[in-house]
Amino acid sequence: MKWTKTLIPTLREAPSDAEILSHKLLLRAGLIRKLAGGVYTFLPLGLRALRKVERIIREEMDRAGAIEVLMPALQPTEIWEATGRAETAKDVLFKVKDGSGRQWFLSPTAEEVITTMAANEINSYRQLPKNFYQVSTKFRDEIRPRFGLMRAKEFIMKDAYSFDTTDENAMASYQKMYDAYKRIFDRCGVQNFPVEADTGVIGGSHSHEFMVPADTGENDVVFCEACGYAANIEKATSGIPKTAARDIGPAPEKFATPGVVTIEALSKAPYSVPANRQIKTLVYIADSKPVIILIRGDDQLNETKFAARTGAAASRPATPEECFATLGAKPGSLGAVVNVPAGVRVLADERLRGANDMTTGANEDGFHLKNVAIERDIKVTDWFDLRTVTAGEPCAKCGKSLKIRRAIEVGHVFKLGTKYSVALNATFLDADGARKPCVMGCYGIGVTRTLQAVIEQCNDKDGIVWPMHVAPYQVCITPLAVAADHPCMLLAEKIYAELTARGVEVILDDRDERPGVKFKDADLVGFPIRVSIGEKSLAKGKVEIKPRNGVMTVSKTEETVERVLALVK
RNA sequence: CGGAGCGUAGCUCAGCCUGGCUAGAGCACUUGCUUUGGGAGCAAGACGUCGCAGGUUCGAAUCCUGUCGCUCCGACCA
Repeated sequence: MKWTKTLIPTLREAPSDAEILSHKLLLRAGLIRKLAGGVYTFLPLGLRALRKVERIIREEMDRAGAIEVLMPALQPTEIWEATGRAETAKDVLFKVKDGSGRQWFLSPTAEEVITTMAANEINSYRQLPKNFYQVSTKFRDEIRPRFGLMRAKEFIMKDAYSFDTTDENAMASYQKMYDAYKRIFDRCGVQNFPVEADTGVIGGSHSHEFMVPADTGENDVVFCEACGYAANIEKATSGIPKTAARDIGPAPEKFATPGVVTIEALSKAPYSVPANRQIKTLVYIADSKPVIILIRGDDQLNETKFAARTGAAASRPATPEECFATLGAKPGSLGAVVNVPAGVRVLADERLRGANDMTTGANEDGFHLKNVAIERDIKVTDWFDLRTVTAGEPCAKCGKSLKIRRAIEVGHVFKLGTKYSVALNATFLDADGARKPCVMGCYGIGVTRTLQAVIEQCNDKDGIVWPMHVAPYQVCITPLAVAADHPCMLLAEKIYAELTARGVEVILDDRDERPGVKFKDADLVGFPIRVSIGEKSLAKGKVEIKPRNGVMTVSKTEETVERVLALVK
């Protein structure tokens, strides 16, 4: 490709609405342009890089035995109502009406569609296992699109859905995808690692997210360098010790704490109750019903864990009024020792099990109770792990110190079970003639997000540093004189033709620009290899070969093609 | 949805507070000359309904009201 024949609108300055580096580089290097918030056009170079990522994904999905299909983005609402997700996913669903007033959804994902297809077309265990995938545009009514392609209203996703006869076989399908994902992200040239992930309201037993480490990521990942444990903070646990038991008196004692409504205030004089000897009492509304949560004063509730354990479709903190209605006191004086209404669940964090000599709210504004032994004085409905892990806690597996870092979620593998196959009647006849629901898994990769994650990780002060396998072009030839009959241009054309004939993707910068402009643009766009042809070195029969991330070397003109080929491999 | 901020040339921004003449700069763009190994110089030129609508005023980019869009923080994120 000749530079002047395509469109590469590089920018010296980034538009002011770009915040993070990868977003600025996407714009500055002329890869994408914004049409509206969270909606982007891929320009020629951006599209080429995107296609490279897609190609890697297709090759690895095919290799793993998945088969490609293409499902509609426009989906009837009925199938979403059948699975209940018309309600539970309503906040992210794009809704459109056609001319006759019929409602449709724009696909944010395709479990309902693929399961409907499977229900119609799969009848026998002989047809299983199957894994269908597609690469397609998805829509999500993001409350707040962010960071360019990272969180967009419209984006490209690879989604795959496996159908198996048994749980065990479904695990094998899951493992295949897990392995394929590792290869995909490795081939894309980014550091990446799988972490255990929350399975959410959807249920299911297994879930891993594939993460690209980056400070601008939207996920916190807990990991142990010693044993390799890694989990999303929404799921992570640690080996932190339970609260030590002490010798205490026979019953809780009420004491006045006027105006004290925070853990911190109670930890100071004259009360001086350390946070780790306090029970924090929270009220949440889960599916319209109040639930009381007990957690140690120095811990933070993990709302994802809470939602997962209660199985609630929707939960939120109670308002002060709702707290008062439930327990008779305002937040800051809440406790679960007295006045807990019958039928209200009390969930306590495991770290409090066996704890005594604790202080908690008295359910009376301005008073607290001390001398509380949780198992003696509080009727706990269920014990769960509900706290959020913090950095430095001991790893539950090996005891070494846990670390936390930010990461971008680029892929997610998920064992679904039979929720969708049961709801949409995707069943098969087993060898023994019994009708059974397919056991499903689903597997997503944010394709456009992965592209941006590559840029977020692969760059320097001059611009993008493309990994070879996702670069829009592998080689940029930069003649410093571009008149059609000039020796520099003649040689550039010759090398261009030879490399192209050998299957290398080459762009020839035939712009009549000053050298500095061409070098700056080549660095900004980030082609892995630049071949510069200038008059001075050409007089000595030499050209320059400069890897984007390495040092420049000079090459005899006749050796250039072979040397570039060696670098491209 | 709550809080904050911003909409002026393709991009980055000044001007607004304290209303007034023809609305500015840098970069990018066009033409010419010079220059030619890391974002050139000179000269000439083109590009704006100052987001939109209404109001106040002799007069509005500037003040007021509304509205739309964008960004950030928070909430949200199967």
